[in-house]
Amino acid sequence: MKRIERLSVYRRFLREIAGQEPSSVYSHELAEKTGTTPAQVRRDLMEIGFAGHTKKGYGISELIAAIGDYLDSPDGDPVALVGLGNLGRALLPFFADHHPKLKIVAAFDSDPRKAGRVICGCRCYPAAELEEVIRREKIRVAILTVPAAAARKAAERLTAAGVRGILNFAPALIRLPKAVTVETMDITIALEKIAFFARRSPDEG
Amino acid sequence: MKRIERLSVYRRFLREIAGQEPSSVYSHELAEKTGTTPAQVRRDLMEIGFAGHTKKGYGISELIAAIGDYLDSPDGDPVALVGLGNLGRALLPFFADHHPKLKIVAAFDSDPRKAGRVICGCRCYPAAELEEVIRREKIRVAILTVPAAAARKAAERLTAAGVRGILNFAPALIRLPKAVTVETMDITIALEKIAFFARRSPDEG
DNA sequence: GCTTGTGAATCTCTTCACAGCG
DNA sequence: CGCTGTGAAGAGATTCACAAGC
Repeated sequence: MKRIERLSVYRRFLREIAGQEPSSVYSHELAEKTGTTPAQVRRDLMEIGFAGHTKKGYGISELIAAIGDYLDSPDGDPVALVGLGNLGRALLPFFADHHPKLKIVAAFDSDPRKAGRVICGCRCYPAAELEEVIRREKIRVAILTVPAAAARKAAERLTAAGVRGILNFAPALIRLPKAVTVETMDITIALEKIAFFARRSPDEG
Repeated sequence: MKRIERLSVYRRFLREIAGQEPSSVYSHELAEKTGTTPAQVRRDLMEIGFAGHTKKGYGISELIAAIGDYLDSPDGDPVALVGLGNLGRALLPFFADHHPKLKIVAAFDSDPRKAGRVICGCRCYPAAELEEVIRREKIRVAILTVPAAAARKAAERLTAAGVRGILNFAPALIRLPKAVTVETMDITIALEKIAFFARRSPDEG
């Protein structure tokens, strides 16, 4: 659901301005800074049961906490990264520092020479140990950056080992039981779409 | 619009099976292989004005051509890559070989030591030459892989130089005239969303 | 005047269901 | 039959618009 994404975006902005004065924001400010509309902001916050104050808006620190209660697992979620090619290695630093709740705790690659290394604080394992490590670390979220031909099987192994959400970068259709959330980020398709709209766009506008 | 993405997906699958027998597919086969429904496939093809044959389905090579006519620029689109950090460098090989119509022809980075190099067949320029190269090469599509703090300004410079579509990987809101298509692929937000749904998913399903 | 909260209207996208055809 | 093409219905998401409160 798109609401979940917007809540993440709201929170990112709120964290930037937390601690400053004033200590609250209006729906129109939040909308302006996150690329949506005031009505949408109010509807989203209503939906998660967060109430503002007439005339004062929404308390910033309270709202950050409320979005956290709604979105986050209390103890954070350990994440697996499967596939240490160019893209996989590029993604590691994204989560090495930044994210308080999502931490990549294990990486896997079919190339056994990568096993045992530690990249950006993340331990690398051979693909054969995938199920064992996923179970041991109770990992339920995975990022898939293997080649398209290997994506389906990797996704099935992850699911069998207990993973319930997969962020897939491989240009491949992954069909899993609907209890597993799969989101595919297909760079080629996104670029084709953008090129399509760019082409029908006026030269000056 | 989502239809554009689905057309890309259809085409990718059709190319895989092109040249094999039979030379046509049914809407239910195409739907099955691309993760949608037969009615959706028929609606999408209707929308681009492609007609099938009752009982025989849709001619594969004709459909590939029709989708190409609809989606692609006849001569292909030159693409710029802005930001040669980990992610930017990881994306170059994606388009170096594969794509017949989208080719990264120029890369930019604020680090002048990267200028002049050629990575994956793509020439690197200093950031200062951005406008000049974009105009010279008539680039209208760009991939943005700079840090979040630099994203907005880079996007504005690209737009001023003639770019009309941006695939943005920076976790930043980019606001541009609506004639410019911006698609943000925000990995952190995608992962937060997946973790959210994974958490409410049953352990066995 | 300014806000928020929200029912109702609207817009967009998807699916149904069936006529028409081979 | 089993298929496509499509009007009509349905489902979801967004926006409108206004009551209520400061």
